Amino acid sequence: MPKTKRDPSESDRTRQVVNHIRELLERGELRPGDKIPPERDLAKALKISRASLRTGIGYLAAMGVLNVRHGVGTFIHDGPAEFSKASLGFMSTLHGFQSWQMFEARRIIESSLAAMAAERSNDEHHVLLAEQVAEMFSIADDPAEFLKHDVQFHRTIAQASGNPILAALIETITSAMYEDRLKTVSRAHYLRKMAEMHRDIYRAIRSRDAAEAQKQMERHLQVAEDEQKSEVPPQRPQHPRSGQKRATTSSPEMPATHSATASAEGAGPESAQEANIPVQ
Amino acid sequence: MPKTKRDPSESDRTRQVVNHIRELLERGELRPGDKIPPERDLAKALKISRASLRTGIGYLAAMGVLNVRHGVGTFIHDGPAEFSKASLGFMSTLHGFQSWQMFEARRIIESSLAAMAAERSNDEHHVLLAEQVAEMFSIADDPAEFLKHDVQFHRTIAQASGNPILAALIETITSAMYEDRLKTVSRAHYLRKMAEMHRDIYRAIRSRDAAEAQKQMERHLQVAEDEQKSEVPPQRPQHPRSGQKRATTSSPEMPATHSATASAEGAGPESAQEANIPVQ
DNA sequence: TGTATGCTAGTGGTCAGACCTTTGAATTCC
DNA sequence: GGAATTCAAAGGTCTGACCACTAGCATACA
Repeated sequence: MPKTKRDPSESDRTRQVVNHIRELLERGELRPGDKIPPERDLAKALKISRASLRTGIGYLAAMGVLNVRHGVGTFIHDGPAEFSKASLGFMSTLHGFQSWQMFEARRIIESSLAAMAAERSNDEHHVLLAEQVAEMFSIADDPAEFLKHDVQFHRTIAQASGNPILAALIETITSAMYEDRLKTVSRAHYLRKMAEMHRDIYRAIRSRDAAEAQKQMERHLQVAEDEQKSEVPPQRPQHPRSGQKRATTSSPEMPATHSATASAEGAGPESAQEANIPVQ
Repeated sequence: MPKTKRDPSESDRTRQVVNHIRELLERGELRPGDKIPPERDLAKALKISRASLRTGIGYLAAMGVLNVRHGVGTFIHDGPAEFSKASLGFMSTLHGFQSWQMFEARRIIESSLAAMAAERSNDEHHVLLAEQVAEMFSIADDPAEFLKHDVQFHRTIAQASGNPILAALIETITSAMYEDRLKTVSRAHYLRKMAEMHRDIYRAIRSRDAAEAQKQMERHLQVAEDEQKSEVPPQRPQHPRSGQKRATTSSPEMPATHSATASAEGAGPESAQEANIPVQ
């Protein structure tokens, strides 16, 4: 498997910390949810300054391996595998990702996931999926609550697919889309339709019809995309970022079903304040 | 698009730095390849200590946004979008990813990419692809060199697909597999066969036959997988990570090409609490 | 008795400033 | 001209003090 290439951004001390944690992880002495020693202790044990240790911890936290809680401690990340949430956001502003591209990526990966789930899922998965579908039908008035089950439904399929890597990728993408989805999931008739589509997907998986599961999932996501586009059409245009270096200037318009819709991603609520630093 | 959820691992100062950089990026004042001000200057400008600034920089570097070079400076990452190389490696040890799963993920995504490339590529892409194929045929004795063109070929397809997100995902996966591939690409007859398959893929894309491109790509990756498995059969045993949370530890072997092993992980409550681990 | 309040130990967050190491390029010497 | 030297810039590390947040415990109050 991937034997972690040495990333240049890891300096000696940082790498020392990273390797230390990885070893403990590989040796099974540290598992998801576990707490690592206090910074002061660990720094002393590794014979490095607390500052350096913190650099390493920060690195691991950025990658989603560690979970730091002020006043409490630092823990090994526990939960579904996924890349750092912020990373996709940054890649987005850095490379000009667009909304339709996220939907497309999701459609492609998740429809495959559904097909795989149809072949590899077990009864336990079926039960979980059925439960989520049932919940979706019963809750037709609380968008936020509905979305929660929606997410869980898709997450279950990802898990049932037996491929945690693809599951992690889709988890990353969907979590990045979460906020926008919250705004979208609203109208009652829409929720009803969504519930029905999920049910259809569930049925296909349950009956181990991979092709059908894939098809239904694709249809479902296409509808979801169309719905969202119709609800949240206005988007702040992307930076032209006039490419000078063989820029990846993808054509702004794409074929049929997808119409480009640059994403906003405004500086959220809190966001920025002070400082206009003249970056040379 | 992704409204960067507030990541708990970002403390105030760190977030301040991150936001600052993001703003400059969004405002177009910073672009890939650009150098950011020296730490001492930037720290003063942001009115924070250099230590805190470094935390933020480390965070961004871990996410692959910044590229820090000792004695030179810190730059905005330049090059194909991808997630931090190390991240996949960590997720691997953290969630027990397996080799066949990486191949499977690659097969699924990249075959779709090929299909998309067939529909969206332009002449420029075709030229690049043709060049790489030609190089592959001419270089039949230098595995390392061959692999370089191989990588470039696939990267071009990813770019031609018009979906940078999927391109980034595949970039992440392939870079994680790079080392193992270096060991594999060796036998001359194998290189020859590879070159031919790449040529077939190219032809399909060139003739805009999406279905064929997808099929050829899938076949190509399947062959590559089989080849590698036959050469590097010994797999480092995975941690049993005895699932206590309804881990669906199915039998390690599965139908034909895939063997499913459901991942543990439960969306459920945190469960496992503290427990000070004696991390040596 | 039960709840509210306040204190405190533990742990991460920030700061300041000195010193070390690596780079890259200008300078000097042969 | 080319090689060795010098030097300034910029990142890397260290120390140790102090701040801030959490959770749990003890005390006070109703």
